[in-house]
Amino acid sequence: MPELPEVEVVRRGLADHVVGRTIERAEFFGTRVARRHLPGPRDLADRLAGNHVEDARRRGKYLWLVLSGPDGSRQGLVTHLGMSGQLLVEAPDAPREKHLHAVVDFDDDGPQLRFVDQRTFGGMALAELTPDDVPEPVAHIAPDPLEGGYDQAAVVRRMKGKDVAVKRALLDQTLVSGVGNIYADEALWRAQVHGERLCSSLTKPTLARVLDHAREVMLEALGQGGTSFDALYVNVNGASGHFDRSLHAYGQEGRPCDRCGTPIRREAFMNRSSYSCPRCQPRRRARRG
DNA sequence: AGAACGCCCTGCTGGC
DNA sequence: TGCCAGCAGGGCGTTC
Repeated sequence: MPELPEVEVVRRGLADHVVGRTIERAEFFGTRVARRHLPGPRDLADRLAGNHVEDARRRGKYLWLVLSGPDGSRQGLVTHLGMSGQLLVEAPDAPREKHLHAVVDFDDDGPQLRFVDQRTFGGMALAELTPDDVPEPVAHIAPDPLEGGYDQAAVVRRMKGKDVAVKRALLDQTLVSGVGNIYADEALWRAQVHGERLCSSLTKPTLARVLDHAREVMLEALGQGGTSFDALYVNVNGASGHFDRSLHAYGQEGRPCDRCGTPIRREAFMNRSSYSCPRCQPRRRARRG
């Protein structure tokens, strides 16, 4: 399940293997992968041909290639991996994956870029760059904790003013981007805060602590090549990360908390699962005495 | 207008 | 053994 660290691993792979090359042709299979590209997959393929890949960038879980056309125009090939998307760099004669949705060939003898996605929650689209140098479909996303424009004090102020659960706020990509269900649970476990506590009821230092941990846990995961449970996520070379060995809360139902030994609980929240320690992360502040 | 819900999709798992 | 409901869940369109 690609969240920020996994997407960053993919971005680095693209920087190494795709940036600096020129697209010769592209092909999209089916219509779903290009559903966000309103003129359709054929138009997308036609527009990609002849573009030079200048850069590979990321904000939160969004990834894009900065393309320059023969006429000097610049656009972004925006890619979201969704739940199960993979960008793979492979030899053109490598066997076709079962859920192959797109192939990009370059005008050299190097490998091709493939988009594979089992559940096709992900997709690709070509978009104009805004004056902030961010593709239009990414403009509404807040900076992520690993980028320069990230202003944590401002995020804390916005959160403090909201009567919403702190986990809901962590997952709100317009507040802070890149955090998904896994790293939200890990950050809340580290901060010893229950995800259903309201932002407005937490102190600013506590909110800052939660965000600090979100940033730290994602940095640690990045250092280990990301998290992977089921081999759906891989980097561009097909190798999985192994941060899942370091999880303290997510997916750990019934296992003793690494801090206090109390069994980790699983609760339904926002139509998905939340994992937390009942003792370290009480729903309400424990009474003294 | 901001918040919350439901749908998109496929593969795997568990229960009967 | 087989079938099917349930689950995994990010983001966005729709609804309230």
